[in-house]
Amino acid sequence: MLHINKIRENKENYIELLKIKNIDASDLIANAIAKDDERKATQQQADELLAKGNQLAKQIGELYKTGKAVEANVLKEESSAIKENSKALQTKQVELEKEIQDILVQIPNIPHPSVPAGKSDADNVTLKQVGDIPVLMDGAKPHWELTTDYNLIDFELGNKITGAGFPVYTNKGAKLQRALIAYFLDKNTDAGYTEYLPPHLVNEASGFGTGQLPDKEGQMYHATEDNLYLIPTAEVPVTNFFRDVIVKEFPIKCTAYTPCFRREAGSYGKEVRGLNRLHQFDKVEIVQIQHPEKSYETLDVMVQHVSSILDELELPYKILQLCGGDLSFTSALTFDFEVYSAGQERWLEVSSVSNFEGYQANRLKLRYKDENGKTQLCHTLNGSALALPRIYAALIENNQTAEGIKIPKALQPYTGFDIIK
RNA sequence: GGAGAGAUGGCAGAGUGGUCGAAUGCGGUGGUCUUGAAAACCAUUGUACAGCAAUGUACCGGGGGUUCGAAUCCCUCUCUCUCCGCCA
Repeated sequence: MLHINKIRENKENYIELLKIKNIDASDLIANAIAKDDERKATQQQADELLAKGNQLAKQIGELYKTGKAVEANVLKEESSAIKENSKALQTKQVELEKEIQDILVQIPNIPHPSVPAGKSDADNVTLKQVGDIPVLMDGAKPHWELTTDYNLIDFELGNKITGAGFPVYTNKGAKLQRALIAYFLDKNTDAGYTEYLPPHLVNEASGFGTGQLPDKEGQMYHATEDNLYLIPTAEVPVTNFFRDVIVKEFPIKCTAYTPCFRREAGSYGKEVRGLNRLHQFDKVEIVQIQHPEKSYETLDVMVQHVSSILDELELPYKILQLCGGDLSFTSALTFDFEVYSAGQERWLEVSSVSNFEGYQANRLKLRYKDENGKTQLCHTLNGSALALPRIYAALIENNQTAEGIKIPKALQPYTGFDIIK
């Protein structure tokens, strides 16, 4: 959510920049400012009345104490009238505040000026491509066949006990998954991130804090009996650690492994086959809270960090800068990572690294004190480092050989084996 | 699941109708002292909104009510803790 004062200060600029996201926000913004003007006026009137009321109450107290009950009763009547008026004004103020909020949540984050225009993912800009596209042997297979052939994942068993999109990992397939989690966490903690293992269910307030609620309610599994939500990403619990916090020192760096639960209604076919899209999947997330002046520098460092992991895993990958049309509602600037999955001959998104600037922080009330002692919004950033299933798919597809599936060197200390036969 | 207790500033903890945005202690910040540090002492130390400012208003878990006046009384919701039960 954007801050109304920031909108006031940068009105024209914001409207221009939002065009990059293909959004004409001029009506929303004008409306928000008009309502806010009204809110200010209402508050001034209300404050004045309340001040008068407070004063009267004090006088009445004094009069009673000195035994002047008659005079007190006169003032009482005046006080009652004031009370009624001020109450009406306060109600109006609360209503206005809600209306303003309702408008503000409809305005997406302002994209960074460097964000290229564009309508869809087709307009994203490839910044660089690293690694060679592997040339596989004849008869190379997609991962959903390999996982069956080598007895790594039992999709059928998952269907039986839960449903589609809930795979069961077995044998070396399970070990490989565990190895990837441990490896990613180690890479992140080595880079200075503090490891957390958060709850996998969160309350309603946390859903609001990171913006899943109220809009994207359908994306999350909801345990209605206890009104808790299964997390769609570790970003939700981890970012909410810092809800209502005034930060003393920058940066704050967190990493967490969690399963992620997504209802993901409506998508079919080859795109979502096998591991490509799941209702439950594992992900290791990195989150940073940073001073506004340093957040873009940090974004670059985070991109570097994710790159280094993919380098070590010897996976060919592309870094894309998302165009305005593909940028998420809350993001100001996002880089996507896609790895090449040779068995499917497709690029698969495995990480998304974003700077949300103060957009999340405003909703979270995540702030710091500047050199003048004024509270300011922190900037928040996050990224996947990394999402498991598609990495897993690319790893086994790209490394399939006549002898078996080879494990990259970096991962071998974690798997304890160098080939799956 | 049953019974009980509680929720106050960064933390601990007082406050049961006006003198309370709130005692006191700890912590934080600034200063005095010191070669430096510690100790001691002095000062300062919540957030938001409105206002150029002076200042005003709101906030003592959330919401509602009683009252001229509520941290304090009433209703309601949420959460936490303790004991019992169940259980990895």
